[in-house]
Amino acid sequence: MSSEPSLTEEIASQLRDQVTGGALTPGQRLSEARLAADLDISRNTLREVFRLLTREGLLRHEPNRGVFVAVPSMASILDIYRVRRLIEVPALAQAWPRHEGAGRMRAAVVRAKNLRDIGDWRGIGSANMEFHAAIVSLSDSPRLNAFFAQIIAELRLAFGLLDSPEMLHAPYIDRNAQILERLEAGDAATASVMLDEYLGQSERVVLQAFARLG
Amino acid sequence: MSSEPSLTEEIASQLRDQVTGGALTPGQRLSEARLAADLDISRNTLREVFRLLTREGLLRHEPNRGVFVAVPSMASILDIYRVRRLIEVPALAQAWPRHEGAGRMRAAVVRAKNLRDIGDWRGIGSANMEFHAAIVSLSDSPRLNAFFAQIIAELRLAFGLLDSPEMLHAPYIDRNAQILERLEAGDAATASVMLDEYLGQSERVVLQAFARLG
DNA sequence: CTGATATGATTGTTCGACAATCATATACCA
DNA sequence: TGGTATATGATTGTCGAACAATCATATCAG
Repeated sequence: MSSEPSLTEEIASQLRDQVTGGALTPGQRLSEARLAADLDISRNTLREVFRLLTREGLLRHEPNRGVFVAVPSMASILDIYRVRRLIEVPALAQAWPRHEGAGRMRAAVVRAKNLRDIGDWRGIGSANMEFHAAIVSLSDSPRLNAFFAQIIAELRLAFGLLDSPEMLHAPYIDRNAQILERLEAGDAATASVMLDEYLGQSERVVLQAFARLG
Repeated sequence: MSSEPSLTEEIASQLRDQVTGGALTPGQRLSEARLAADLDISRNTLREVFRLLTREGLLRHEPNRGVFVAVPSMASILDIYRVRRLIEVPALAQAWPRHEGAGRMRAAVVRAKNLRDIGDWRGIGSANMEFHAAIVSLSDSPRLNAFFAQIIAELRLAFGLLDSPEMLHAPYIDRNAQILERLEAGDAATASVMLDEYLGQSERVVLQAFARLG
């Protein structure tokens, strides 16, 4: 009855959270032996986890040298935003207002507003990502959803590099709410235009913050 | 000096060809022990290969039951064509005519025409896929290219189910040539419209052939 | 101080083992 | 006889150990 996720998937999810959550520094090397011991799993199992996360772009594998936490580059951020625009905007443009995904969008907006009141910026970031994942779910495409999930994970990794999460997320809560309001009013066209502008501005802010790092 | 691809990658590529090439029947079960013996690799290594191909959608993994060659469904074909349209059309629309990808497109067209003369339909299929992969490469997005490679592999798997490859590929050789001609003439807009129509028709043909199978 | 060599650590791959789970055949009971 | 429960066998999931190949670092020679 319990569709228990295999140990590999479980550990993968755990490691993924550590990487996107910033517990592991980009560029950091992950020793097979030590990590396996820390996680209390065998090297073989850990290797399968590495394969998964490498495929998702969160880890980088150098032959005979080991795996490292991926280091986001400016090029990767540009690429990620291009992909986001390509996928999110059409998904929203042709959305049916009562699609299940709209409910997810609303839930994410509400959650973000609540978290803003208590100043949980990391939580706001998660809610924001969930909002956009919900937009993609409007497309009803399993492949696009899976692909976008990876893109989001990579973006979180990049965000982890930057400081001042308020700058990155705070201004967009109300904007998300407006986009949702337009969609629920049946005006998907305007909503998608707003989303396009949103992504453009967000990209600029992220790139600027990234440039300040050197 | 030789950037030797790891044994895992090598076997993965080999198995991938067998799956997309039709040597393995969709739905067929792949026994870890036997396949490992046949390929003369260890079970552990084969498992890593399985993870890779499962992630690519070519294999399906059922916990505690084993891995099977994926069985394309009508829903998956619909999804694949939706994704293709979403990615290929904009990539071509905003293409720069002297982009390196245009050269790849031309090479694919030439190869397809040559193969038509000797009746190598399987080869024509490969050339056709290469043509479309080249279109995506016009976008200069590593992530889109990687994603599209998976989509193509899944589509090949679906094609393997169908017979009469001439029906599937022959009519499109000249159409590809026309699209390329428009692009090289600097008229990417028209080219992308033609591509959109192409994909619509191709999708219909594939779905009809698929429906004839039951 | 520079370059070649030796040493140590880590990865790549294999092997063998065992518990957990699944599929099938057998035995039992109404 | 037919259906259910149990026992059997095979396969997967995970582990631990082992060893060659490769890489990184320290040592030494000039």
